[in-house]
Amino acid sequence: MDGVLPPRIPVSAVDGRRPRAPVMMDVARLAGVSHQTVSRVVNSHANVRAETRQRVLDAMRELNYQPNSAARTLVTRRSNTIGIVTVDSTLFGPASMVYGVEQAARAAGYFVSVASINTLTQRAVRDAVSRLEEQSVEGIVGVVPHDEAVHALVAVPSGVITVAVGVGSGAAVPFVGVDNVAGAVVATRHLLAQGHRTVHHIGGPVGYPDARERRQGWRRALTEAGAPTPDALTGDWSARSGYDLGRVLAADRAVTAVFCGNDQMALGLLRALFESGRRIPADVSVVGFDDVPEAAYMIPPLSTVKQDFTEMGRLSIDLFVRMLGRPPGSDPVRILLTPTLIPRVSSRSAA
Amino acid sequence: MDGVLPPRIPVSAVDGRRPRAPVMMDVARLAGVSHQTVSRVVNSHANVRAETRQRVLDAMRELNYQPNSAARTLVTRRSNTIGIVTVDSTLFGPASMVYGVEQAARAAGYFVSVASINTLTQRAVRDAVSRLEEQSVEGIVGVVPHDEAVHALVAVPSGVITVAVGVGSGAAVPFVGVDNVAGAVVATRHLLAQGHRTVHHIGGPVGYPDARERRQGWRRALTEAGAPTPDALTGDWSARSGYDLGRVLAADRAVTAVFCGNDQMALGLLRALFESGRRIPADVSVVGFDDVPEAAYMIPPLSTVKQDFTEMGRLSIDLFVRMLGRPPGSDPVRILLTPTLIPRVSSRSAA
DNA sequence: CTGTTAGCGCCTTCAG
DNA sequence: CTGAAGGCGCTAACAG
Repeated sequence: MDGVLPPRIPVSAVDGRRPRAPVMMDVARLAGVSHQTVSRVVNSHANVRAETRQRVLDAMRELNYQPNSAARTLVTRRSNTIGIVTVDSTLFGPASMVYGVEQAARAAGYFVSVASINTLTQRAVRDAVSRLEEQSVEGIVGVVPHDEAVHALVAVPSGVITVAVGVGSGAAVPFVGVDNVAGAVVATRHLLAQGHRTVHHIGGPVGYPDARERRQGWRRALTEAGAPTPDALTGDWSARSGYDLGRVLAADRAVTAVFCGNDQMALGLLRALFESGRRIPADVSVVGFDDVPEAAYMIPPLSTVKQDFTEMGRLSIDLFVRMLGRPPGSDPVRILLTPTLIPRVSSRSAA
Repeated sequence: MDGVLPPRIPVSAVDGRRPRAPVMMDVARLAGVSHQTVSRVVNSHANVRAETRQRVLDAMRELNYQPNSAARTLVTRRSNTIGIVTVDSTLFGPASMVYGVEQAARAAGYFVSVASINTLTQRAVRDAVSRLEEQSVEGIVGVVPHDEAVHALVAVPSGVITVAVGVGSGAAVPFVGVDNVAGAVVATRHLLAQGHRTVHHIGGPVGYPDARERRQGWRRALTEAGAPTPDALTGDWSARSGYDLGRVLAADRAVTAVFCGNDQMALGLLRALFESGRRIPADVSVVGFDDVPEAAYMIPPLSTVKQDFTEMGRLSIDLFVRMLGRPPGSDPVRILLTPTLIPRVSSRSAA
């Protein structure tokens, strides 16, 4: 990140294998015009006679001409590319958001460059951002659901518009997220409505806005209902942690309802409950969060709070485009989606 | 794809908000050298006195200089970028492979540009490749586990080195994949070894090399063992299809062992069996394929054949680098990993 | 060891 | 409506 580039494979290794691609001048010659006119056609400028335009288009096709984006970027100072910084991109949520970003970015005429990080440190995020900047990206979409990472994101030099997605609802950058509090409230109330005295919670790890907000919502719903608030358990989003913590809950006969911070942990919990002989939902009701594709096929089908990750990714590009049109210092726009409860068997009333 | 670029947000919208970044010349002036010397430092050339080099480095740091990759690409004709074409990138396998590719590409000094497609047609792949070429990528990694898509990939103009990953073991491009046949054989034999008369199969959809090869392996193992070969059922990789087909199998008391083409379908199958009251593994044994993180937490823990997707992604970059060093017409290199059986409860001997 | 010169392919500005 | 000139930021080739 100090400007010194890493060593690279020598040019000689690639040289010669690449037949020089046709350039604008080649097209111009073939069409009998100047390269400038070709440029106009390529960029859909007005002021080109229809017939000339056609000749140029024919020439382009014949030569299989492809504009050189490096040259274009150099002179316009517009790279036409958006960068994505992502963590945990193998998980369904992040992967879906990245997918949504990519689709929308393409539709908006942008290339997409990704930089994934594997440690959740500010430094890692800064490095990723730095690499993206080196490519002169015009915007950065952060799919980084962690406080540290978001903090690093707000520190991005102002030349690049930065938006975040799936980072809770309190970020200091423009973002699109889901209303975690509302989602957790709905889930908890739903459980309470089945007649449970209270609802336990297995939440995500410290430092994750999503985890914090869901815990908040859960606690709020309990308080509002006048139900006792048990200690929340803290997992790490994995099925393993859901299982481990689930064994603790399963051992406690007072536990009759559990709201999990995500579906993976709920999966682990379901197994822990199953193994200890507790019937679901007869003895214990469970609700997850996310609605991963597998949720409907767990044993039993998992009630959960659905969020549309792909759509969120798409919206982040809308957001980016919107920020593009705003004067530099203006307030960050926020888009907050409301998640929906998907009731399935795991929380069905025992009655 | 005809060379005419899509209309873009007017430059005026972004102009002015970007403080002109320092260029090489600025660094040179501050360090009191020519811009060429700066270039030498940036590219780690020899022939720069240590002291001069340090002055330049200091100047770079002070100005927070970042090399402009567009300019660099323009003159070197090397974009330093690798493109990824991907389908179904929200699923664990593809997402992990993409992740592996990104990590390794970065380590090798490359930027990564992604183009995901949502329909498995040759045309979609061609378009994606075309977009990537427009960015002058030096290589393309295809994460496209389908025949049509692979075919489209081999047709990529020879200027760009193309490799594939996770596309079975018969592709006509250099690839890294897993030995599906071996994996399926191991899984099937394992089931047979538990004393089952034969093994049923729920496979992936037509047109997927992975599905085809696993089915082959399954059939081969049965034949070699002299076991009867039931008709294979064909799903679509989803838990839903596993469930639907699983209900059919569950209804047949002769079914005592099932090998599934992937873990999602196995999940659906587990539920279908559970619902029909068949105990696992006492009545029916099940083995999946992939070893997704959730496999160990299903009910019961799913035996499966593990493949290391991330590693495969990484290896595809090794492969790319290796192809770079070979003369143009040379034979495509293939890397085939051997998957490992992970026996868990779902296939434990009833004895 | 360091500086100078000449483009890379394209777009912007200004002429015609 | 079309063409000519100039330069984007950088690196390769050659001087010195």
